[in-house]
Amino acid sequence: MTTDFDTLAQQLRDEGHKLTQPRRAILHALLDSSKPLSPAEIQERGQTYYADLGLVTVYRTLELMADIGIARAVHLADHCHGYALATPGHTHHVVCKHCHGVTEIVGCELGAFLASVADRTGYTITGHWLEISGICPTCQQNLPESKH
Amino acid sequence: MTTDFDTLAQQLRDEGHKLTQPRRAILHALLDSSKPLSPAEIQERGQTYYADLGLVTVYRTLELMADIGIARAVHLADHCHGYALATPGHTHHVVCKHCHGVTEIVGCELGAFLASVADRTGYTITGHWLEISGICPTCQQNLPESKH
DNA sequence: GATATAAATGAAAAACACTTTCAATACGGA
DNA sequence: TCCGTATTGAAAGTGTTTTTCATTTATATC
Repeated sequence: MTTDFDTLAQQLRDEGHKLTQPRRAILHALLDSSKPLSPAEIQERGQTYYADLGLVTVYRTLELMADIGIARAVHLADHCHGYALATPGHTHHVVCKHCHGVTEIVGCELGAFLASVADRTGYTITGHWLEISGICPTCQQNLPESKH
Repeated sequence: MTTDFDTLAQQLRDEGHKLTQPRRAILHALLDSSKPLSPAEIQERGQTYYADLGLVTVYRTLELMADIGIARAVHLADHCHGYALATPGHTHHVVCKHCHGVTEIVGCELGAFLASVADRTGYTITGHWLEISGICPTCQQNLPESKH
C-alpha cells in the first residue's frame, strides 16, 4: 500500500511512457509532499532533483499522470470557475458531465461519515464539499449509446 | 425556502452593503440560471439587466456574495490548481484550513448516499468528489484559542 | 427634495495561469 | 552504439483574474 518511487516509475513505463529526468523529478516532488502542490510549486521543488525542469513539462506530466491514475487533481478553494446561488440549508451538487447542468441535492446525510473521519484523523471538521458527477436524465436520452 | 430577489437584496443591505444596479443585475442573472455560471457568463447575462455591467464588478460582487453566503463557488472539473499523488483505492481528502496539509481518508462509505441521489435525481452517477476541511491536530495545538 | 460622503464602479493596465508551437534533446529498443 | 520517436524547454500566444485610479452612485442627513 506504500506508494514508492519505483512502483510509480514502473507504472509509467508499463503504460508505454518514458521515464525521463523531468518526470523523475516531478514524482519525487509529489512523493516528498504531504499536501497537494500547484504546478508552480511542483516545478520549484522538482528543480532540486532536476535543475532545468520547466513549467510546461510539469503541466504536461501532471496531465499524463492524472490520465494514468498516478496523480489526481485536487480542487482548491480559490480560483473556482463557477458560481451559483447558495441555497439556504445545506446542499450538494450533481453536475452533468455532458451538458454541465447542475441539480442541487437537498439534505445532507454525511454526519456519521464525517464523525468517523474526525475520529480517525484527529481533525476538527469545519466544513465539507461534495460534488457528484454523472449524466442527467435529459442527456441520457439524447446520447442513448454513445460511449467514450 | 424559495430564494427570491428581495430576500437576497435585503441580505446584502443587512450586511451593510449598497444595493447597486450592477449588483441587482448579477443577482438576477444568478436567479435566472439553473446551473453555475462563470464570471464571464454572469456578466453577459447580467447585461440584459444593466447594460454597462463590467467584468471587474462581477468578480468583486461574487467575492462579496460568497463572503456573505449568498453565493457559492462551484468547483468545476477543469482548471484545478493542485495535484497530489493518487493513493491506490478510493480516497477522500481532509484539508487543514490553517496549514493546508492534506490527510487522505481511505475507504469510501458513500455508496448508499449516492444510490439515493441517483434515485432522486434520475442521474447516472459516474463519479464523486468529496473534500473535507478542518483543522489538523498539529494546528489545533499551535492555535489553541485563536478564532476566525 | 437637496446635499455630502463613503462605497462602488468601469476602464486600462498589470499580473498571473495555462496552452500551443517548434526546434533541439534524450530515452530506450535494436 | 546508433536511431527513431517521445519528450523537452523556450518563446509566444491566449484567456483569466487582480490592481489601480478617477468617476459615479447609493444612501444617510439635513
